[in-house]
Amino acid sequence: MSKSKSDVRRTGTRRREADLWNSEEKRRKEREEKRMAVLLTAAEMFLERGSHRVSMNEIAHELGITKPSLYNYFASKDEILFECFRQSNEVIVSQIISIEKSAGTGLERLSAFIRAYVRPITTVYGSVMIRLEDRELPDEMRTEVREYKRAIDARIRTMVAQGIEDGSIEPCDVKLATFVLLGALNWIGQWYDSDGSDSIDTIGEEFTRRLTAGLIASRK
Amino acid sequence: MSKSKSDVRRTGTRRREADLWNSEEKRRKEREEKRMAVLLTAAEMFLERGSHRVSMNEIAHELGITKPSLYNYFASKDEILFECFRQSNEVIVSQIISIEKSAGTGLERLSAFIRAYVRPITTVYGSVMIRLEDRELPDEMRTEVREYKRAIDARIRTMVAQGIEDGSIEPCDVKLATFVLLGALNWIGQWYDSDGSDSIDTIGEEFTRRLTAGLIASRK
DNA sequence: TGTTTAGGTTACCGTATGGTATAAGGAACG
DNA sequence: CGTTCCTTATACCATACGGTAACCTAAACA
Repeated sequence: MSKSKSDVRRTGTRRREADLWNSEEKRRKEREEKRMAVLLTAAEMFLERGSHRVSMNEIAHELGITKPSLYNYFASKDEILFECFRQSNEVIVSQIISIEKSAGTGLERLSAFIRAYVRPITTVYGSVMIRLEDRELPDEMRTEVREYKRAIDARIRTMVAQGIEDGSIEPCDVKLATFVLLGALNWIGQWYDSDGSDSIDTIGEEFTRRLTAGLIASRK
Repeated sequence: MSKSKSDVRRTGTRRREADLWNSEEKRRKEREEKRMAVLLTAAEMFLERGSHRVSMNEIAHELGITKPSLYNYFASKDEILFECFRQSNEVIVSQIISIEKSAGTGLERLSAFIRAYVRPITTVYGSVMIRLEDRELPDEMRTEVREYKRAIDARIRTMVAQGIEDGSIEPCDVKLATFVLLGALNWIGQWYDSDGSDSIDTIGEEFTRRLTAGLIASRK
């Protein structure tokens, strides 16, 4: 709607084209910034208290606005939550992709993954996928989120399988081995906040050691 | 209240003492059975949909009664949920205790624990502690549940520490090693339902292998 | 200056929920 | 048969929440 309108104006008053466009661009940008501020605030509150315990009023209050204003940026609370999951997926998947592109044996890449995965998990958006319940979402959105999770799982399984193929990882049940990995890693999200004595990197190192030890192929 | 009343009766009509007591005993027992039926039904529904998504009306309906009847057995929804956690704690702790009492090195007992822990996790009550959110509970109850969790964690840490002491487990960060263990195990609760191709025992074996491999002390 | 428009506010609605007041039903006892 | 509990159901309440309708403001444009 706003797009067609701007098109009409641009052709109507060509002289003002640049200003108009700048103005619109600026508006669009500000709007997007506000939208992201809403999203980040909501994500933090959702993580802290669980999404259904956070009301739209409270999100708005935290941002210094009122509830109906939120509906300028998101159509519903569900949409906010879903967007949190999408951001989370993006963070995690991009992390995985960067590992996938790296060289090395399957085991090496898996180690790199474990070491790196610790970081997004302790991030606001990164932890959403792990700590928030997709059950809060309406069916369609929930299905999509579960698809994100399934895809992540598949990527890790592939990594393990490739390690077995290239001989760096001991033959084992790929599915269960992946569950062990992702379980231990994802569980970090359950305790990390409440415990400050270990640095993220320390955790990454220790987890890498513990979780890969059982996978190293024994050279006969 | 009902206790003092029964006392009065017993002294008042001594002849009827046995019958009265039998009658009261029977009542008490039936009441307890019903209470437990409520609890089990609620637990199953909570696990399936998340506790806050299950209304008292729905629990009652599932049991073929009406909402106010529930309040004969539990003072509040919170109390039902809390009781679920208590049952869960009992199941898990009793499992741990039986392992603690067994002989063997620390590593052997830890292996036994992993193998055994898989089972309660896939049980209704056993999975409550892992899958339901204690955030749903009012502060006091929540504090107690968190204490349960802390105690379980401490027991496993002790097991690991003893293994290091007796030389069966490689020296490592006890806290983080325990997190790896419990993380991988607890995560089972997140995927077990939706996947039926592996038997519980298969999972137990594979997890034991994967999770202990990194802990075996290298004999120098 | 008048007009449009996005983004904000106030006030409100419908609904669902946990929980309760009250009374009816029914078994156990005298 | 009357009385006393215990259990259950009907009807209800207060509250909180997601969402909306209607209006207002201020800036951008002509």
